[in-house]
Amino acid sequence: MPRNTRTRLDKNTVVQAAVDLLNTEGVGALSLSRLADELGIKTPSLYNHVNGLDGLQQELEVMNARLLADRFSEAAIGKSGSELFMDVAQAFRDYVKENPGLYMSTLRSSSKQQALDEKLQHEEERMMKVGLAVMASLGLQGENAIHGLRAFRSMVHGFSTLEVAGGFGLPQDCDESFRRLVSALVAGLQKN
Amino acid sequence: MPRNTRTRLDKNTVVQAAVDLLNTEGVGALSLSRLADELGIKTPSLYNHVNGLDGLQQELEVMNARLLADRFSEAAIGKSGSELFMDVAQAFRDYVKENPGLYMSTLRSSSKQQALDEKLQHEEERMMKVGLAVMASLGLQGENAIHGLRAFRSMVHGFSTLEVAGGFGLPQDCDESFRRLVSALVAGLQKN
DNA sequence: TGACAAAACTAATAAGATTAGTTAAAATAC
DNA sequence: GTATTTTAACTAATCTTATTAGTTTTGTCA
Repeated sequence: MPRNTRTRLDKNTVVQAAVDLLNTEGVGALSLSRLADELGIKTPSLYNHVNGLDGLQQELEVMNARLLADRFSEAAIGKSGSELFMDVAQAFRDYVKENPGLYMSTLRSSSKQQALDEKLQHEEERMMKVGLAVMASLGLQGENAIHGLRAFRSMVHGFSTLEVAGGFGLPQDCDESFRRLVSALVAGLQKN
Repeated sequence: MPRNTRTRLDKNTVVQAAVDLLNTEGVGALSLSRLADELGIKTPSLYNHVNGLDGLQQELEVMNARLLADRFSEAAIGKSGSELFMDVAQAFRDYVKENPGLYMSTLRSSSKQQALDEKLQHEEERMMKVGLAVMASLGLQGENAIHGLRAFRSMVHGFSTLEVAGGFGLPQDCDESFRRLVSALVAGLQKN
């Protein structure tokens, strides 16, 4: 949908259009030329707003982390114990289901362990705080909290990405699977 | 390393070279031109062996599934109960750590839910069988086994991909984290 | 040896990312 | 209100990669 109003763009509009493209058409659909088309401009004009494809990818990672951290924080308000654990896990899963393309597109960078963007680091710290609060609410502290948090992340990340990638072929209810998984893990962690 | 011996290639050699490239240089390093260079041939010659980039990707998915199914089957021999659970989980994690590029490269296809390749389906069934045996050994059957298997997959997939992507920044021991995660889940699943 | 098939090649096209240099239009200064 | 400056658009050109078509080479085997 090319823009009809000839107002000028800014970075947020560009990044948001990329997010929409990712979420509606999948990770493979994002290219600078496609994005430019979508915005009604020519490809090189995008360089006024983002630093090429790599720069756009970085912006997307920050955006993803921010949105996710927001959900996390909201979901954690006024709860504790296993209810807190379950609701934060659900919030994560809901986020990935609503933003499948964006979330999946942030996974590529396997070996790229360069210095993290400052804004990205900030959002990750926000999530970390919520995560540690969840652990503390289960009685896990220090070393135990670190291991517990890794378990939590693995579980929600693994389930959500498999679900969104169509990895659960059988007809059984995914909501039920997730509930059981979370329950099993929270029980196992508390026993410690 | 361009080939010096001027023997002709076959599909296996081509796919294996792609696997090596993926595992040593990361997902971003794989392109047909790079692969052709690596093999000492020109890019179009690759089309004698694989059906372009998409065809190569499919071959890689099959290869990944086969290697993974092999590991699974081996790890399950002569064990039962929580030992079986733990060892199969470890085998999965070891595989991903040894084949980070290959494993990660098979995750892209989110919305592409076309009919599965026959060979791929076969390998997935092999893994499924091992997985169900693991569940059965914990006393989970039918519906419970399906949910348990999804939990198992989520856990090993999530942990392994996060680990390989450098997602666990803190210095705490990942082996220990994984052992605890698996223990917690097996305990939680058995309680059911 | 000669015919066939397989696998390499060259040449050409198309799509995408990127850079350089230019123009037009807002925003701001005076 | 006009002049200046900044910003965001543009065109033109280059480079890389994937892909197709058509041709040549080379190994196999009857």
